[in-house]
Amino acid sequence: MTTRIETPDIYEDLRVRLMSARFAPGEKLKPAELQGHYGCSANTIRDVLLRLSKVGLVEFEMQKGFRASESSPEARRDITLFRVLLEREGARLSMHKGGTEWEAGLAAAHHKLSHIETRIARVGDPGEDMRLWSNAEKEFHFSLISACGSPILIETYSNIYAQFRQQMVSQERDFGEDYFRAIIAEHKAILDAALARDEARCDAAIYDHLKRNL
Amino acid sequence: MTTRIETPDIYEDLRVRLMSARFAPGEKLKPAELQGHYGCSANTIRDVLLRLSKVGLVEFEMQKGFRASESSPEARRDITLFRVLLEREGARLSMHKGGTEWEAGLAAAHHKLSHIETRIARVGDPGEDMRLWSNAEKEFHFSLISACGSPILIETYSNIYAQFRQQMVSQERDFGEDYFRAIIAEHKAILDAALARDEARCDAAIYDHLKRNL
DNA sequence: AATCGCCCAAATTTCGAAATTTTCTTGTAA
DNA sequence: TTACAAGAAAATTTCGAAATTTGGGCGATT
Repeated sequence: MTTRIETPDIYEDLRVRLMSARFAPGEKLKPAELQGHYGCSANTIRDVLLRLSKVGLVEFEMQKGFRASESSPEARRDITLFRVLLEREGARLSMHKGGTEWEAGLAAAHHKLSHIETRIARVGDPGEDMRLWSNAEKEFHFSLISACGSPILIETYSNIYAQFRQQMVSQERDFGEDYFRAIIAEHKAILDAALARDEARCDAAIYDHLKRNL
Repeated sequence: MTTRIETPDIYEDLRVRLMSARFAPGEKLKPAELQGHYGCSANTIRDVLLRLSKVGLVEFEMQKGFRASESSPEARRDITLFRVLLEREGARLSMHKGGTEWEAGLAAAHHKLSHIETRIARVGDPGEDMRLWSNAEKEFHFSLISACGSPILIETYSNIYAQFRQQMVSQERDFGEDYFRAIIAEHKAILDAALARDEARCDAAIYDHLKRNL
């Protein structure tokens, strides 16, 4: 028998699995089935899935249950463009309002990210560092918009970022040497533009970073 | 004893009550209490509240339950600015992609809205027409962004629009003659700019329409 | 062969109660 | 008086089962 698992852990586990493409896009998520893996009642799973639908990782329809979010070229394009909109606005506002602490935080986040990316680019394969990179990348982008002063923008960006990841991991792409070399340059470009408070350049850098997903 | 009420009706009723400031901002929403009004179990209420938290009308915290969204000058400002961002982008995209059907729909929505607003402005008091106006106003703004081609933008705007309403109804303001005269001109300005496909003018018109809430 | 209707199986929702956690109250000690 | 602790009350979460709804299969009718 599986040991009792805390509900927050169930939420976290399902969230990670959804963002790692461990469920096929559009796959049905039946509480009664998932119940077994976690040793809890089906209602607890239902509860967790309802909360995940708020983030957009799960689609819910009355009397139809839950499924992992659908994936399509159109959906990926839609999410990417929306992410560009939010990240540009968040960066723009941060450049206006952000002080030294913001700059320091952004520089620090980029330093960590850069360190990991360089190591991966050297080896040519993410491997073990994939999780580290994943966290660092997220930290960098959130740091960029962190001084925008708009809780709603940050929360919405947070949801969109999760959906973006969910859509992209299911996409097969070679995370080879070239990929990370390109990424490194793109993150650097965003950092430089942001610290220089150059809005137009920052807009362009954000777009350039994400345009491969369009 | 209260008669059995369908769950979708409970959702709808609570949604309307939340958007009509029938709950004080930050007020606790206890399933066990609301249960009585609807003649259903507390779990059904919990279910409905979880779904309303996705829209942002209700705040949920693990082990702490639900409450009506908080209201503050900062929150209203935040929501308003975010709404401006989304509506501008939606309108911009619609002006690019929208065809004759979009123009026709927008003109029609404005015509209906204008008709109601003129009547209210004549009398000087919304009264009975408040609900009609409410729907027509919503239709107009959604029509404006309807051709943007981004489901995510529309859904997010939908949530923000609901939150905006929720925040503003709790604000006391005189919906007098002057108010509606101003609103009429603002809606007209948005319509004209959109049909002229004048982005800068449309941006300005949207801002002017909402700036009183900043 | 195609369509409709009925019935069965599976899935979802709803329920009432038990278990857990939080919050409030009261009492005790510093 | 303040701070802390223990206990009681209230609220939230979880559970297992019953009730409802959906989806599919099968057979009859056109």
